[in-house]
Amino acid sequence: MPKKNADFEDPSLSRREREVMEVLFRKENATARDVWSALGESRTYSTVRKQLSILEEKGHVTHRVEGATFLYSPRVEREVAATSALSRLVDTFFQGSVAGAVSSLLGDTGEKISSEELERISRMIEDARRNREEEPS
Amino acid sequence: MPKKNADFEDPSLSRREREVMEVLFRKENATARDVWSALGESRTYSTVRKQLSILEEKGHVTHRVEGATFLYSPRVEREVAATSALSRLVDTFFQGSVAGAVSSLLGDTGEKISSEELERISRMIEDARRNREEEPS
DNA sequence: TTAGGCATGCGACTTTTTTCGCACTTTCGG
DNA sequence: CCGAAAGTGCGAAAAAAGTCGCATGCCTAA
Repeated sequence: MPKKNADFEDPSLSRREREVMEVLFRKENATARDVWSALGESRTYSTVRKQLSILEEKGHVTHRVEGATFLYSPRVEREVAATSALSRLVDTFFQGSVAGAVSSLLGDTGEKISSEELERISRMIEDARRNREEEPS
Repeated sequence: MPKKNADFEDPSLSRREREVMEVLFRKENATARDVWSALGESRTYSTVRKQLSILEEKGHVTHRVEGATFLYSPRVEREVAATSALSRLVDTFFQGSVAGAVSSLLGDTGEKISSEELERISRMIEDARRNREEEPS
C-alpha cells in the first residue's frame, strides 16, 4: 500500500501552505483570523484566507460553519499526520532506525527532557517489551 | 537564541528544494545525477542541476569537486538537521512532549519495530535515568 | 590526438504561488 | 431597525518556482 503523506511535509504542499497547515495542526482547529495571528500577521488577513480556501480546495483542510465564521481544521487527524511525518523523518535522517530517532529525541544524555517525561517513556518501553514476551511474533 | 531551522522543513525551502535536500540528507552526499535518479527522474537532469545550484546559492548546500563532477552535500550535519526537524515536529504535533513523540514512534504497542531496536531503546532510557540519579539538576 | 560522453553555466519561458483589494453578506449591540 | 464590525468570494496582478535546451569545457578510451 502506498504511503499516504498525510502530514504537512507532503511535497504537494507549497511553502506558505505548509505554514498554515502547521498552525492548524497545533491548534486542531482555528478561524482564518486565528491562523493569521499565529502566523505573526506577516501577510494580510486576506491572503491567509485565500490560502485556507485553496488548501480546502486541494483537500487538505475542511471547515465547519460556526455562527458566521469558518472554523478550519486539517482533514486528517493529528495522530495520523504525526505518524506520517515521523516516519518520513526517521527514514530520511535515521535510515529507518526508530532507535536512532529516539536517541536524538532524548539528547545525548536525555538532558532535554524532564524526569517525569523520562519516567513515562521508560514505562512505555517496558510495556512494549512485556508485550513482546507474551506474544512473540 | 533564535531557532536555526537547519532541517529541510525550513520554511525558506520550496517544495522541490525540500525534495532535493531530503535526498542529500539520506545519502550524505551525491552527484547531481545521483539526486536526479533518486528523485525518480521526474524532471530533467538539467532541472535538478539548476535546483542544486540554487540551493547552493541559498547556502543550504555545498559541493566539492571530484574529478570533473560536483559532489553535493548538505551544509549542516545530518544530526543537527535531524534534531531541528524533530524539535519542530514535536512542538507541532505533540505540544512539545517528547514522550508523546516516542509513543507515536513506538506505535501503540511497539509493534512497528524489531525486538532488537526495542532493547536498544530500553537501554538508552535506563542510561538516561541513571544519569539523572547521579547528577540531579 | 581525437571523438563521444558527461559535466557545468546560464538565459529565457511557463507555471504555480502568493498577495491583495473590492464588493457583497451576515452578525449583533444599541 | 440600523450601522459598524467582521465574514466570505472572487478576480487579477506581482513574485517566486520550476523547467529546459543549448553552448562550452573536461576526461578517457581507442
